[in-house]
Amino acid sequence: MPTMADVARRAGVSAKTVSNVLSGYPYIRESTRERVMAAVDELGYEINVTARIFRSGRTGVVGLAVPELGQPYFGELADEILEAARRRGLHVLIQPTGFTREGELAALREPRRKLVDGLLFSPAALEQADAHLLDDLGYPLVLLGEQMFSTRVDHVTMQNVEGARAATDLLLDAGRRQIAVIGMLHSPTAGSSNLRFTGYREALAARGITVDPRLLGWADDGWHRGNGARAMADVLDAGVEVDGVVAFNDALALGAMYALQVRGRSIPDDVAVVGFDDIEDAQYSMPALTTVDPGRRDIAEVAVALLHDRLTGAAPAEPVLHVADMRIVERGSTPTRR
Amino acid sequence: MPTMADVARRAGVSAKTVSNVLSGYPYIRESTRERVMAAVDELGYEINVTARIFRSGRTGVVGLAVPELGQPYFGELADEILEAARRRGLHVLIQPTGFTREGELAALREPRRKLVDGLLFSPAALEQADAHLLDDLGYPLVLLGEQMFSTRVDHVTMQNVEGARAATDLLLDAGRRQIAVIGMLHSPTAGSSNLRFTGYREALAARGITVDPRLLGWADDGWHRGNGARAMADVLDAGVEVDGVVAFNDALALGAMYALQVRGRSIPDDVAVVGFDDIEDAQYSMPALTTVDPGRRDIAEVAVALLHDRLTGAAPAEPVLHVADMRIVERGSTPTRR
DNA sequence: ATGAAAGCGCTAACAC
DNA sequence: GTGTTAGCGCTTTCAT
Repeated sequence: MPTMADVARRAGVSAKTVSNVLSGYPYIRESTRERVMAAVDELGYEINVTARIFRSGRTGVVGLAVPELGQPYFGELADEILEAARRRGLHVLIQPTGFTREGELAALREPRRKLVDGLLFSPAALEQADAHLLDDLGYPLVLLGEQMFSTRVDHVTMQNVEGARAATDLLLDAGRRQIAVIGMLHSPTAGSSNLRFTGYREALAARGITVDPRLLGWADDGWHRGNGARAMADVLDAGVEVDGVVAFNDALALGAMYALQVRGRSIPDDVAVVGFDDIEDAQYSMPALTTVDPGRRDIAEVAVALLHDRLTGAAPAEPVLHVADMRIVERGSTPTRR
Repeated sequence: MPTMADVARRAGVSAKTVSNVLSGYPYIRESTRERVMAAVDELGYEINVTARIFRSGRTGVVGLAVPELGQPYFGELADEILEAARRRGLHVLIQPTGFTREGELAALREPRRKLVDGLLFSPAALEQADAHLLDDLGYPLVLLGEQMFSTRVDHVTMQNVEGARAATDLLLDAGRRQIAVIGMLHSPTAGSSNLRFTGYREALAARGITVDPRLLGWADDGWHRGNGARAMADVLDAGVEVDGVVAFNDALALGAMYALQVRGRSIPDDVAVVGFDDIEDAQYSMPALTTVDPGRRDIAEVAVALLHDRLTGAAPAEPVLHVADMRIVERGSTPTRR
């Protein structure tokens, strides 16, 4: 394998000049650049990225710590993030944390070993009480989601309360009053579940309706379809009438629709359903799912841009908090509005 | 940041001994190991992975080139591969190729730059005619899927023909004779589409049935749900009776079910549907989808093990071809067998 | 079972 | 605009 010194010899220049050419250093005579590139081609030279990384201390790789890619929200988010990174010449090392504390702590340690320059971190197991773990990490970190907050790190998140309130309002506007919630968690974390429940509660309160505990569907084992179906079945089994459902993500909503239809409920006539996330599947369910688009593409783009700016020193001194705009996407699972 | 020399000084040993301890070299006196580990803890030392990589020439990172993670099959496959790699102490750099030739060629070039030690490659745009591109790459490559074949590289794949034949037989056994196919491609590649069509054709031929071209649903724009719905609608619009559907993946099948139900067909009574892949969604559709489980977990495990063995020199000299076993998972979209 | 010396291939810092 | 020098922090090689 030829090295930079071989290229330099062949081109009749120094290794540093070859390095300059290959790094895009601008002040180089055109004739020199051409000579160097010709030598590169003739030798079939490919730069040894590991030597460059070692010497420069920058890998050009950022970590992405998410619970799991099989969940459509994270799979689609990962695609958006990989694309945003690619456009900036960054590679991404994905570390699925499996919803575990150890997995997330391991992801936080990784950049210290210098394999990645910074981290995009979507916590699911760590809690608000662990926020101090994000201080003085020694590398740039961008927090995603709403599991924890810190005034000391960059954070990109979504309008959880507003989204859930808008979803609930949509059902209330359609005259629904027995609105179940799917996706409650017993654990007292500051995560999406609590925020989305707050939106639900606020929407009801604004119309003077109190929360009926029999309408709360619990999904402590994860926001998968199966748990959505189970939680919906639990609510129906409790014997309470239901004419609307706010699910805390689309997978839960699709599972809930399944449970409703198995029990002979018609959607949206008997029960109207709203999800959260706008995953691709939401377009093709039967009926298609009305849902909250949390602005996923914007989240990916802003998060990567922010991390990139931190790495290049282009970001502001103060930590940035970016909240993407949500919007409701109306489809067949809710009645058409007049 | 402390270096290995700092740890060595503190522990009263040489840098090499520290290196030996941290690399798991077995022949080290227990007392020495303890002294070294104590020094590591006291200094809060973390090894500089980039220096290790640079010197050793091995990154411990393998590339995974797949079309996109948003497609559930690839998202779930990626999770399985990441887990199999994690168990072996390997990191994975995912490179979505976006179904493009350039994306796939870029992925093939990446290991030459030494950022990854080897590559797991699931081609979608390259074709059989490009197989020579896989020769003499200078790094270990494991091919996934059936887009291209080569006798010169390791290959892990699935029983495409057998799976599609079994899916078709299941419908034939149920008395269905007007069986549509969803997922035909016009491009003459050696991919899954052609193999699965072969299985379909063989199953029909075994019963003396010829293929009716009006029953072929084309999905050249990708195997997404929307295209499955569109292809199914095209077949129905052609005015031919349909009592069964073999879809070449689950997303197409779910889209086809949507189109069938929109047009008032009952599943499985009017039309029975079988998919391919056994993605998680297949369990929660309405009705739940009968599908071919291609052995995805086995594919991930074997592919990573094979690449790992190549990197450590433990693999056999000859290229390995591993074909995972398929099995049919019967659910509500096909009639119950007596 | 441990140590000493060498050097991987590149870029930072500075010289000219 | 380009060259010189030095050295990043580890592992390899070889010695003991």
